[in-house]
Amino acid sequence: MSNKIKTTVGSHRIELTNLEKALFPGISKGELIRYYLKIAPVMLPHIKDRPLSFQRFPDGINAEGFYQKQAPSAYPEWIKRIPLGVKDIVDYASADSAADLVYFAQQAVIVIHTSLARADKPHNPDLLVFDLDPPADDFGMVKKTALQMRALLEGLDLKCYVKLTGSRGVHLAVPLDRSWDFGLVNSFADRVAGLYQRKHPDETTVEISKAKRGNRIFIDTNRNHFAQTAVAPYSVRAREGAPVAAPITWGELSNADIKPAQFNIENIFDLLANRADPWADIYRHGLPLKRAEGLLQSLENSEKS
DNA sequence: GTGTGCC
DNA sequence: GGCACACAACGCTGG
DNA sequence: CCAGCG
Ligand SMILES: [Mn+2]
Ligand SMILES: [Mn+2]
Repeated sequence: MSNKIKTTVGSHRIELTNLEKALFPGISKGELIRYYLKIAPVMLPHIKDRPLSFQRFPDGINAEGFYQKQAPSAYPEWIKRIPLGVKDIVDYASADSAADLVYFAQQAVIVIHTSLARADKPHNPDLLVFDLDPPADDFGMVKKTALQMRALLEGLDLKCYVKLTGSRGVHLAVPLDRSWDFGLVNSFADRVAGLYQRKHPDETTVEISKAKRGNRIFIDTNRNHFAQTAVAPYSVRAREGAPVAAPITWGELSNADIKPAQFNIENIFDLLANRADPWADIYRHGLPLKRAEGLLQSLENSEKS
């Protein structure tokens, strides 16, 4: 009656239950599991070797969900754990095969978050992320800010990649060589965001307090810390229609019709059929921030005149 | 969603 | 077997 | 310390 089946993914047997249960209006748990199985080859390079955190919704996105950081003791031994923590040690789950993703989806994991650092050097991020959050559903303002932030970052001789978050905004990602720790990377990010914000005070803010943001884009640099996380590329979001966080090209962002929740567990495969993952090479382009910091200093100095 | 303790 | 129940986050920021 | 935030 409870609709159990066993399946094999790679070398692992996994029991799947309640495949017909709706986790989103009109979208079943079976469809979620199928998505993670199918996206695995493209997604795994982005989450491999990173501590993962999850948002789980066993009774669907319109019921109560919860966050999970500590990997449950009941996980099979083939799911690797990454022990990390600021105060107490948490054994984070990790994923290096499609079987891991299928197992997580069976547990009603809908959203996957990752650290911006890999497990072998957990205090030194290989990505710097600027999270651009619009006050309402004004994506036009987000696009403009993203393009100008990219120009600023490229002016500092850095690379900048973009993904739609699948909810309301975008993430800009700057690949790093891991020579700086989170403390240094975060203060660099704060200075870049601050410089941009002072140039565009009516369109953007760096205020955490929602009350102080007004009708402006929040440039959020607070993901760039040890044990903080950002939604993973190709993660599903817990929203109607099962949208996904989608890496896109800068050309695609400029498209007049683009929307932040444009891609979902079905149509993301049409996009990937027509072109490769735009982030496929991101980790080959990690750069140091040392020289960028010098260039940033010059820009800050020339503000004063 | 899953492991446990208990009738 | 089947039911009730517990349990599944945390670190940073500004005031 | 606490409330707010993601
Ligand atoms: Mn955001
Ligand atoms: Mn900071």
